[in-house]
Amino acid sequence: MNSQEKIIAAKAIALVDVNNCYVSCERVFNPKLNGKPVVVLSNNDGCVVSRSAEAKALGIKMAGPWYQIKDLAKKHGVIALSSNYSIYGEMSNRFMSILGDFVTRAEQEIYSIDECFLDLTAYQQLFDITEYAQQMRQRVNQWIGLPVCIGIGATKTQAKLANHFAKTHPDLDGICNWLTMEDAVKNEWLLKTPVREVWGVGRQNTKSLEAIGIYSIADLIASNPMQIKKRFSIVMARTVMELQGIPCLELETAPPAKQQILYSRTFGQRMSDIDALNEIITVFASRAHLKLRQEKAVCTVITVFIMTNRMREQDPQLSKSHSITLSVDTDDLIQIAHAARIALAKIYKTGYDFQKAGIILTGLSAKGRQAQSLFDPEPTDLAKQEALMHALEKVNSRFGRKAVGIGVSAMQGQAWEMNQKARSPNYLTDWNELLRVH
DNA sequence: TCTGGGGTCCTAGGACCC
DNA sequence: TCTGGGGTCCTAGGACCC
Repeated sequence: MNSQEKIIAAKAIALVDVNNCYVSCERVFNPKLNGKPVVVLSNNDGCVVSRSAEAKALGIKMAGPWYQIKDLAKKHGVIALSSNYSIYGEMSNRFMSILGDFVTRAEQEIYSIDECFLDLTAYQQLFDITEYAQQMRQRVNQWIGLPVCIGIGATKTQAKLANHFAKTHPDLDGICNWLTMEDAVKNEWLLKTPVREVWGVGRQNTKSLEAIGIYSIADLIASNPMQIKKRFSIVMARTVMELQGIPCLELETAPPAKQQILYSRTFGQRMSDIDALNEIITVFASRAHLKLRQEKAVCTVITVFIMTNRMREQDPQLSKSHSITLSVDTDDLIQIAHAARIALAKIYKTGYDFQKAGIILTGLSAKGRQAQSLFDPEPTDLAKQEALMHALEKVNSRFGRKAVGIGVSAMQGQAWEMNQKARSPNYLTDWNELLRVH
């Protein structure tokens, strides 16, 4: 084969992602942040979820608890921002749609808020796909101001890896095409890159791999997938094969139906009282129920979990969950909230400071022609309920008693009309009145 | 005291991802 | 004092049945 000939791979998968996504979004709206160390914090300003290059250079770690780094950050003039997910979501939509212009619908998988896979296999015949990727990168930057890097490989895992190299080698100008790189360079990089950089290899697996002498990505590629499967799992075996260039993971171009709906929060303060937890779980149930409706699905299993703060090793620890399986599919709020309370009662114990709780709806299926429950809120009520819940979060994102109490009262106000048995003395029956309160 | 074997379903929990 | 949230997939082990 002549070296001028184009390299046509069996598959060419690209991974495009936004660099430091949340920080980059903030910078689009506030260019003064450019060139400065910036971090974006999670809910409750708990920990760092996005860092600018300047913040990374200061040694600020991803998911680091903010209270521990605050002093260091202040000293170096780090700008800390609370997260604004609706802005990030909107930017994400535009990002995905710009990339969508370069491929067909069946060639794009939206993988997360800031990443997507593109199948460029068919375009290899037509263009130099490295240049094609460069056009994507420039267009995203020109149109919406977000910086991106692109990795190209024979499989999704290879594309992820190439993307990592695109980020860590500035001379590549944001694009790393694994398919056209020289073997000597590839081998050198694989030898000196630790195995933990591989997609699917986390902390625990890194330890276990090192224990059997696998340190670099080159070591992992040289391993036998069947033996890896025995020692680890089918998942890790797939990772090895994908690194070797054998595709095991399909592009998922139509988002699969959700398998579970989860709503959970860490409390601002610790909580040990069953009544308070009951109120919180009821609010969580209604949030999860809203998502269930938006998904146009029904569920059969309601799971509730509560846990203490694992970080406080000096405190007694408890982490429990309980599932209730209903005999019929439901998307009825009252039924779900009721099951959630029963589940909570099963796992609750006195004498513990709980710090986090959640509800998970599983056994999901598409909603068919199901009879409407008498308890179903009308669509308008649903909208009102959503408005109320947003107001609630705004009023007290840390789940203070007062705000949660009102939220629960709202639900009980609805139930009241049906069963004449409100359990809260301060319930309100009028939605408009509720909304006025906030 | 002795105490099978295989299949299935469910629950709990671990590991990973962004 | 203060350590995110929302997902997926896999596995071990118990309950139950024949």
